[in-house]
Amino acid sequence: MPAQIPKAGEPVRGSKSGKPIMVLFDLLGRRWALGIIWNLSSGPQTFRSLQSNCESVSPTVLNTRLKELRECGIVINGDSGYELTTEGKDLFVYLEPLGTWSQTWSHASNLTEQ
Amino acid sequence: MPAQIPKAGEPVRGSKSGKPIMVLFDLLGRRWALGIIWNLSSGPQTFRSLQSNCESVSPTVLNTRLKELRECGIVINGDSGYELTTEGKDLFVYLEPLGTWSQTWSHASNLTEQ
DNA sequence: AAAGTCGCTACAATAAATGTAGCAACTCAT
DNA sequence: ATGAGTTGCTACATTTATTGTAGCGACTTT
Repeated sequence: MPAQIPKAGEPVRGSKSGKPIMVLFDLLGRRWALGIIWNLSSGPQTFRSLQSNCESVSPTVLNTRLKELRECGIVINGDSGYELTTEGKDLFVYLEPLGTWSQTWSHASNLTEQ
Repeated sequence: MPAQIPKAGEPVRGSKSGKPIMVLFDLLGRRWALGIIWNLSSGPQTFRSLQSNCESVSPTVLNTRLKELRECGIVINGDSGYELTTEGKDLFVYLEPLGTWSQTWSHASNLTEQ
């Protein structure tokens, strides 16, 4: 019996196939998930500061995403606010190179203003 | 004047900040976008085979995602079906390591069946 | 005690994803 | 050339997600 794609806020247990990469993509493919991890990479942040750093994210969605990321062991709610766990920092190492890649990409495809 | 977050199917021009990484995250943070790129990494595929490889994606969403990815220069609709562009393959190089990472992660956090 | 902050919830409105049906164009064997 | 099968994709109703705004209770600062 394959696992189901969970609804927002519910624990992420797996995509239908249950393949880890698809579970991960299911988690990261939700609005603001990648942006939250990116923002937390520079250090712990409060709920409010995350909210303002993530452009227009609503408190409802921010809370939902943080809950999911906590349940997946990527984020933790510590004394100094929300922060990446060891695993979260580890994940960020793989995400970081996308920062420079995105710049050359946006240059090539003219998708951004800057 | 900052760019707006585009609606599904509309050209991805930028997040509100216009930062390339946020534009990229806006694109990749849509359902099935990452999965589609992952699936296409092994070679060109037809619409129908992509559909069955991407678990439960509906033709509506698949078409929308492919359109967005084409407009962003990551996917192209060639003779042998949909395939990654040079840029798309380049992006995949950064995504690929997440495959092995996701396995150790799922082991550690008990999120998947396998 | 008044005035801020903070994390977060409620809730209505809008947007996105799903699931199903099916159509027009094409292939291919008869 | 006709009918059966496949393909890419659209239509559309239903379900789910996200947004945007307001505001509450706990806390801190003055």
